[in-house]
Amino acid sequence: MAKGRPRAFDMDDALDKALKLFWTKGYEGTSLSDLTQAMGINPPSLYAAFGNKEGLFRQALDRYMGEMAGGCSALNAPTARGVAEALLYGVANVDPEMPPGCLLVQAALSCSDSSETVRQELIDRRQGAEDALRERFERAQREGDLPPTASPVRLARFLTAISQGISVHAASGVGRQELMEIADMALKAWPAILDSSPTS
Amino acid sequence: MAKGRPRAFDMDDALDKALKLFWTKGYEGTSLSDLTQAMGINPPSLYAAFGNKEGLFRQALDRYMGEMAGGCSALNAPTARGVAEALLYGVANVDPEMPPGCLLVQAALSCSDSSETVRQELIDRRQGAEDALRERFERAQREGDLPPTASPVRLARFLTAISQGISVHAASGVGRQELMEIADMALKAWPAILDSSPTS
DNA sequence: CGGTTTATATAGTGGTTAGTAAAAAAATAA
DNA sequence: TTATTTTTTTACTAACCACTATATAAACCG
Repeated sequence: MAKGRPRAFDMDDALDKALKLFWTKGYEGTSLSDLTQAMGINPPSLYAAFGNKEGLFRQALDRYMGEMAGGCSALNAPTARGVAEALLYGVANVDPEMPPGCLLVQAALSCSDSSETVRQELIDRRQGAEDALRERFERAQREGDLPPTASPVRLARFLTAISQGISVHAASGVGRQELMEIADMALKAWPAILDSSPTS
Repeated sequence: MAKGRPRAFDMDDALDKALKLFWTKGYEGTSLSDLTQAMGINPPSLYAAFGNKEGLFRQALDRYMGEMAGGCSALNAPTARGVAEALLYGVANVDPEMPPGCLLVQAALSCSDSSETVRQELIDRRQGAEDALRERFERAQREGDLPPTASPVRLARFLTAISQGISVHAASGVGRQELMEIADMALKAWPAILDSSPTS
């Protein structure tokens, strides 16, 4: 065992509590007293373990991306269509134990100047997710799964936008079935959006 | 003229300044010093004229809805398809003089407990806009403009979700052309989503 | 045991938040 | 002019924000 007094709390458990708070109240909407109370620790313990509020948030972000990727990585679906289904249904099928919507959207769409770095980090992570989707569609196109007329970058952007719209609706209290119907409609449109020619 | 010392600032001008701030930084991200500085007035003048921060925000919301309705009321388009086009292109075609995205989405997706009433107000206004869209589609269906297979409530929800996704992208700095392409894809899917039968 | 190291709890720090008390200023009314 | 009404400016409040200095407690090593 490492020397020194052992930590009296589990970091992953505490991180989960922080994650849930940031997810529901947003980065700026979550105060340190909210955090310390939910995590069951005092401020000095939080700062010793996670650096500061922004550091804690970034680690909560990492945990979110990791656990989401483990649970429902849409990118591993065998077909492009399957990827789209898994993505949209994944967002629409909210876990009642978890806050609704996507953390990357909920945490900070707008914020004060002092949190600009956090807002930019979220923009980058959203773009990163969209890029991963685009690369998956590019692969599908190379493999003949998507027709040459399809535009991977536009498909990825469109699906990301839909998932964000579902996320906003989810955070507004819209029920799972209604969210699913949004996903259904987008998927019903799937064949039509595989042709990226100017108009149809 | 009314008796008493006349107000030294124009309320609509000041409201426009406040609106822009709330639009870019969000409700909680905008501080009173931000507001008084941008509006060019002192705190007591602000409180005398608008009540308090939440009152100011609500009046900024009213002004936003009013000016938006005047400039680009998508509901007045002659056809359901035209309504969808006007709505999506209206959100995608960001005014470089104005903050990107939709105020109803930007101002407060998540917030601290002390601003829950504001968050709920925004949820209600978003739902109100969706309801107005649904009613417009119901009318279109009665008039034969939309087929009996179409679901006005689902169409309205789907289009609202898309516009919110465009709004999130716009607030992330995505350019107008890319936003337009999202709208284009949704409109390309228009014929496909007019049939609300289970699967296709 | 003593010495070292790390985490803890207590109690605070300076700065910012939304909101205000009080008095002076600028208009009308008589 | 004087009285009245309303706005403006200045200075301020209490509460909360993220964060920390200090001392103590709990583990290890030798």
